[in-house]
Parts: sequence; C-alpha cells; structure tokens
Amino acid sequence: MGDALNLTNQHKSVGRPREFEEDRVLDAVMNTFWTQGYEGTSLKDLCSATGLHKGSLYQAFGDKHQLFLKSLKYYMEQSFKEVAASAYLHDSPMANLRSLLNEITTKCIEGEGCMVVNSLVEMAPHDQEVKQLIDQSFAMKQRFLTDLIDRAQRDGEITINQEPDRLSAVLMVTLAGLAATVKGFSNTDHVSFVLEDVLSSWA
Amino acid sequence: MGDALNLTNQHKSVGRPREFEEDRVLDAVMNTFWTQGYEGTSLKDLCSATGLHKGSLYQAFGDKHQLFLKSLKYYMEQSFKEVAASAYLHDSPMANLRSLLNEITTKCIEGEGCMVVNSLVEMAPHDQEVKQLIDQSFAMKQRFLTDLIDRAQRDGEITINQEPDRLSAVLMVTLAGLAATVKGFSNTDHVSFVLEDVLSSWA
DNA sequence: CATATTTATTACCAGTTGGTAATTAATGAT
DNA sequence: ATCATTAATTACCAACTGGTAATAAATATG
Repeated sequence: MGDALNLTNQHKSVGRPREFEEDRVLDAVMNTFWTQGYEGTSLKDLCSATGLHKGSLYQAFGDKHQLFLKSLKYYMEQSFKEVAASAYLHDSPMANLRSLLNEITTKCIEGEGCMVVNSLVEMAPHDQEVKQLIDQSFAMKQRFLTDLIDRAQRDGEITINQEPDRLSAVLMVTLAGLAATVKGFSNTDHVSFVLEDVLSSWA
Repeated sequence: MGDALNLTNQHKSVGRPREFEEDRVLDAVMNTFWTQGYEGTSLKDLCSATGLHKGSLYQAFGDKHQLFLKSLKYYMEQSFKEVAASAYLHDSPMANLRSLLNEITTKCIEGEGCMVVNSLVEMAPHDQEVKQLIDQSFAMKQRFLTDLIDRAQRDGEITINQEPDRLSAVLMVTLAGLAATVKGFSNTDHVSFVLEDVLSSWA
C-alpha cells in the first residue's frame, strides 16, 4: 500500500501475478453472453471461451451476474467508441447523422444484432440493474441523436415539423428494431435500407 | 378407429379422459415462455403455471422444445386474430392502417412486449425451427401491411414516393423495435407515439 | 531462505435440469 | 366382469447448474 506511482497496474503488486489480460477475458465473456444470452450461457461456456477456470473468474469478476454486468458495460463503451467517430466526418450535421446511422446499421448486420437490445429483451423486465444500465445507455445515445437532429433542422436539412427529441425517439426505436430483426434474416437486404428510408422521409 | 363422426374431440375416445383443456394449458405455457423466455423457463415453472405434472405435459405436447413451438404458434394465431380486426373498421385504407398500428402499439405496451420478438432475439440465430416459424409470421404480417399501404397510396393518402414493400419493411422494423423498447421503460409515453409519427411522415 | 500475499487448479457440494419408467386411476368396448 | 386403452401420478435418473473450499504455484518483501 502507498505505492502511488504504479497507476498502470503492471503487476508491481505482491503475490502471484495474473496470467490473463482483463480486457481480453472481458471481451470473450462479452461475446459469449452476446451470442447465447444470459440464461443460455453456463459457467462452463465462459470457462471454455476465456480459457480460465471458474475459480479465477469468480475471484477476478465476482459471480455470474456481476460478470455479466461488467461485460455489458464493456460492450456499451466499446460499441459507442467504435461508432461515434462516424458522426464527425463531415461538416453538415445531416451527413454526419447519415454516416452514423449507416455505420450502426453495418455493425449491427455484421455483428448479427446488439447486445444491449438482447439484454433489454431478455433481462430488463426482471433485472433492475440491467434495466438501469440500459436506461443510461439509451438516454446518452438519444441525446447524441437529438443534438444532431436539432442542428440538421436549424441548417434546414431536415424540414419535417417535429420536435428533435421525438424524431430521435423514432430513430432509437427503429435502431432497436433493426437489431432484433437482423437476427431472423439470412438475407439482410430486406432491412439494410430502413434507417436511410426513415431519414429521407424527413426530407 | 373409423369413427369419422367425432371431429370435435369431445373425449369420445377410449381410455381415461383428459382432465384439462388443451387451449387453457397452451395459454398458460405461452404466458410463461413469453415473460421468462425459453432458457429462463424450467419444466417446474411450466408445471406450476399449468397445474399439470411434467409427465402429462410430455404425453400431450412432447418435450420442452416442441411445447415451446406449439405455444409460439398459438401466440401467433391468437395475437393476429386479436389485432387484424382493427384493419377493417373504416372505409379509408389509411384510417385502417392507423387503427391497426394503434391497436398493435396498445397491445404491445399492455402485454409488455411481443413473444415473437422475444423468441426472435433469443432463439432465431441458433434454432432453425423457431426461425422458420417467425419468418412465416413476418412474411404474412408484412404482406398484410403492404396491401394496406398500397391501397392508401392509390387513394392518395400516402404521398411519399416509395415502394409499398419498402414502407412496410420500415413498419415491421419499427414494430419490432417497439416490442423491444417497451421492455425497458416504466413510462411508455416516450414510445407510444412512434408508429403514428412514422406514418404521418409519409403525409 | 522464510514468509506473506495473490493467483491458479483441483476437488467438492447441494440443488436443479430435462427426460423416462413404473404404477395407479378412469374410461369404453366385449 | 374383464380387458384394452388412455391419462394422472409418483418415483427415479444421469447430467449439469452456480458456487465454494482446499490446495498448490508463483511472486515481492524481509
């Protein structure tokens, strides 16, 4: 205690050092929960996905539920980072909105869905902690969209006469629908245009 | 064998008669899977929901997976019946479309989601039978919407220049999104207007 | 080297899981 | 009354569940 120098936890602490990188494990856990759901994933699944024994998982991350919460947080951070950048590529807010939605759509189709939407459907109704986490994520993303829409309206690129936060709500719902729908189609040509169409209907 | 008269299976067959109505059991099973998901529901849950012993469930409906498929089919039939009627109340196709979407939205909020969307998210990626069932349901519902949209366009109530089946795809995705989103909100005022807004943006 | 500390591994646990077999009860047919 | 048939009930099963405790290995400190 008292070693204020070591801010990067590069195993300067006493005791046997960790043999795994926390983020790599969290990534494997995330992918397992993402594709199989919470109830559909057993500790054995998580062990074979991470290469760790369950004892190690418990010591490092807590029980199954805590581990899930951490992997969900991890997903929300990562996916937001991956996607937010495409909202700053152009000068026009509308172009930024368009490329953002395109990026999300692409990622959603490639990744065969969205872990937040999965968790929302499976867990939110009976898991307060998950619900709260998702609520935060939704609120933040919607503010992000509302802001873009508001600016696009001021610039006259969106002419429809509707409040920005109502329009962003439409986008949020449509995005959730995309994440769900994608899971049922082999051919995704039937849904890839949906966000573009919604946007262009705001002319 | 050979008693072609008994078409209503009112236990005219030999052997001990059933003590339960198949539809009442299927209804209880449906509600349990609906609220808890497939993996989240155990046979014990189904037994306490139906009042039957698992032996009886197996004999009458097959194993857990078959039972799920039957309850999902039951849900799709029932929910479609409940809702389709509101598409024939008015003369104008647009008014019919509007009241249909309103009805679906209301039912979706009241029922806290949609079993088809739940199953789509949880099971479709790794369960071919469920996927196929949902595919059928989606195709049928979309044809239903496409038809209404097509007529509303011919009547000039929808002026947006877009193919009917593309517009109906937008509605389908938005409806799926509604079913998912509803599960995360205590106050549903934030989403209840979404379908109306999409529709009214088609002028 | 000895010790304290942390991690990794193994062994273990009670409860639950989906599924089956055996038994008992209720009916129609002969 | 007996029998075949179907259903309800009970008992049973191996496999797996999430979770814990005991032990062994690896490091820093002294």
